[in-house]
This record gives sequence, structure tokens and C-alpha cells, in this order.
Amino acid sequence: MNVATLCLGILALGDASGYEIKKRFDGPLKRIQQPSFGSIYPALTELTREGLVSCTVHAQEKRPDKKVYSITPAGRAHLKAALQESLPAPDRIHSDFLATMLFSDMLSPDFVARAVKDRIAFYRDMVDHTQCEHPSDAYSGGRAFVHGYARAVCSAAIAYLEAHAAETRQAAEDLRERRSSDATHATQPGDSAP
Amino acid sequence: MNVATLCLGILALGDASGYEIKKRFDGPLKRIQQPSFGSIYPALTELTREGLVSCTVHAQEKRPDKKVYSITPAGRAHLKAALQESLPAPDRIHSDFLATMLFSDMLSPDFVARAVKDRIAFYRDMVDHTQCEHPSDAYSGGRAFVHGYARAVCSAAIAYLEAHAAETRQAAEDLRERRSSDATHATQPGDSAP
DNA sequence: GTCCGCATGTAAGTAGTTACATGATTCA
DNA sequence: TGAATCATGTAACTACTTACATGCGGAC
Repeated sequence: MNVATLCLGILALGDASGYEIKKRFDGPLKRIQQPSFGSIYPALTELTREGLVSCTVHAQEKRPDKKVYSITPAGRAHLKAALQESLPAPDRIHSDFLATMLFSDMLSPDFVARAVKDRIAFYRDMVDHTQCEHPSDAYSGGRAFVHGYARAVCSAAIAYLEAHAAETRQAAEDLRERRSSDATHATQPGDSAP
Repeated sequence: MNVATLCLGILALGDASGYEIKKRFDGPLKRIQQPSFGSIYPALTELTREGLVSCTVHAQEKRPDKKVYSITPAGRAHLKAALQESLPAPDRIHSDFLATMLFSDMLSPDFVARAVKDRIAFYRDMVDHTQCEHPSDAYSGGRAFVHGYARAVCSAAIAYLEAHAAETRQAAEDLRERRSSDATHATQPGDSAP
């Protein structure tokens, strides 16, 4: 799904400016996509050109005019058709964290421990802040579903990470012990050791 | 993390060809990244040029020579440094499925139900096939961690999806009832209904 | 008899990101 | 004093995906 379709969907949930659309993806919706201003603004311009959204300019002093977009009936029809054209494609994930963990055997245990701790904090933040919605927004079953999904998955991740943080720390201590033991016995550490 | 670093990491876990590297990301490792041949082969060429990997050609009849890559000591050093340069960046996720669910209120309930069912089947497949590892591979704590993580998160997703599939179906039935009720009473369905 | 697996590679195309430009206001 | 929030927009750049080229062997 491209950024234009995504913006169209957000506007189907309620009017918004480009800036506000971006903010929506700071919360649990960041599990969907995290579009940048550089992709949102051109997408909105293009959607307007195609007549799928309309734009109302609210003049503001001392800052650029705020442009609030609304989805048009044509936009709604287009969105429905686009979404139902085929079943959603598989997720595309880029997780540097999991890559780091995959290669963790060759990294400093302290570094790995820090990465895990960081990740737990990140997920905890997500879970704690997910319950609150903008009270101004109309209830959306879809939003409730996605929020609930994010909470469920993040909670599971926290549980797994906490259960295995101990193991990671244990591995770190084992390694330190082995190293000091090597040093005591004055053996040469190296790849070709017996 | 770019594809080159990722390939370097895989080679740190054991020698492999480009084709084999790609296959590794078909299983639970697809939660890290899913690089295509079009990015893997050029990355491998570049890594060789930089001396971070070496390449052994195994001649084969009736198909292109198989090029098996090995990480060099320089490659190992480079990988460690690259990974530990900073804490892993946040995940970047593109989930058309969650986007579809976010906008599900305006979609055909049958379509939504199919999408959910599909997703459950996908995760179930992942969980069921994750336990088996190549027995030829050396044990890797990192790999065990990532496999376990994938299992934990997918299981949580399945549980959430199954718990809410019923709700989705209920919503679908409610909508059908309301529609037939509207038809019976011969009211005009429309946005401006009271 | 057609599709999948094996096996490598290139080139064109796309869809994004990053960085910049501009600038008042408020909070630590 | 410095950073974050609000607010829009453009242009250069990057890094990837898709499609193509090539072709045998085996499974269904």
C-alpha cells in the first residue's frame, strides 16, 4: 500500500492536515507504516488533483496556512475498491534489533543487554500509551482492533524479552568467567585454540 | 541495516551462496528482512571487492557455477564494528493487513473475515515450522533467540486474531441484519438517514 | 505439460527517505 | 540557550524491488 492510499484511509476516519496525518503514525499505528512529510505532502497534492480529497485552507498568522483535507465521495469509492482489490500483501519488516540479536553471539554482552533493555522500554511505552485515544475522534472499530492488536503483540514481546534477558545476562557472565579463567591460565586466546 | 551487512552476518553464521542466503529469510528470519536476489547478488560482489568475504566457485553441470562465500577475519571485524556502532534503529514495518483492519469499518465484512482467516493461517504456519532447524548448522544462541521471539509474537497474534474473529463475524451479521431490516421497511439507505 | 527448485546476474523503475528552507512560540 | 511543537513544501539521493535473461531436472 502506498502513502497516498494510506492518507486517503486516514481521511476516511476524519478530516486532517498533512501534519496531523503524520502524528497519527507516532502511536500504535506505527505498526502499519511510518510515512515521512516528504511522502505525505506530495501524496495529498496528488489526491487533490485527482478529486479524491478536497482541501480547506485555514489562514494562520506567523505560520504557514493550515490545509485541512476531507475525503470526497469519489475518494471513498476509490479507497474501498483499492483495499478490496486483493487480500492484503504480507508484511514487510526491517528489524535491525532482531538482526542484532541473531548475530549477538559475536557482540559484547553488555551491548546486547543494553539493546534488549532499550527494546523493552520501547514496547512498555507503547503498551502504556495505547489505551488513550483522542476523545474528539469518533469511535472506530478498526482503530480499536489495531490498538488492541498492537497491545497484544507488544505485551508478548515484552514477556519474551524479559524471560530471556536473564539468559542473555547469564551468557555475558559465563563469557566473562571463561575469559578471566583463560587469563589466569595464561593461555593465548585465539581462533585456533584446541 | 543494509543488505550487505545482513549478508555478512549470515556468512558469519556459516558459509553460503547467494541463493542459500535468500532461502534463510523464508522462515522465521523473515521478521528481520526479506532481501531479494536483486539486492543480494550485487551486495556479495561488493563485499568480495572489499575483502570482507571470499568466494569459492563450485563448478556444476547444466546450471550456473555455485559460488560459496566465506567471511574473512576483516569481514568479522567489520561486522562487529558496524553492529555495535549504535543501538539498533527502531523497526520499520509495512503492514497492509493492519491498514486493512484499520479501515475495516468501510469494507465488506466477508472480505475482512477472509483477510483475518488468511492471516491466522499464515502465522500458524510460521509457528508450526519454526521449531525445525537445519541439523547441519552449528548451534547459534542468536538463532534460537530469534526463532523463539518469532514464535512468541506470532502465537500472541494468533490468539488476538482468533479472539476477535468472532467479533468481526458478529459485526458482519449485524450489518446484514440491519440491511435486510432496512429493505423490509423499504427505507432509502443513505448517509443522510436520521 | 506445466510449475517449482536450483542458480546467477543485470537494468530499469519506483517509492520512498533525508536534508534543507522558513520561522514564531513555548518549555526546560 | 537550546530543543521541541507547529506547519508546509521541494529536490536530491538511496536503496531497494521487479522483471528479464538463461536453462536443466524432477514432481504432479
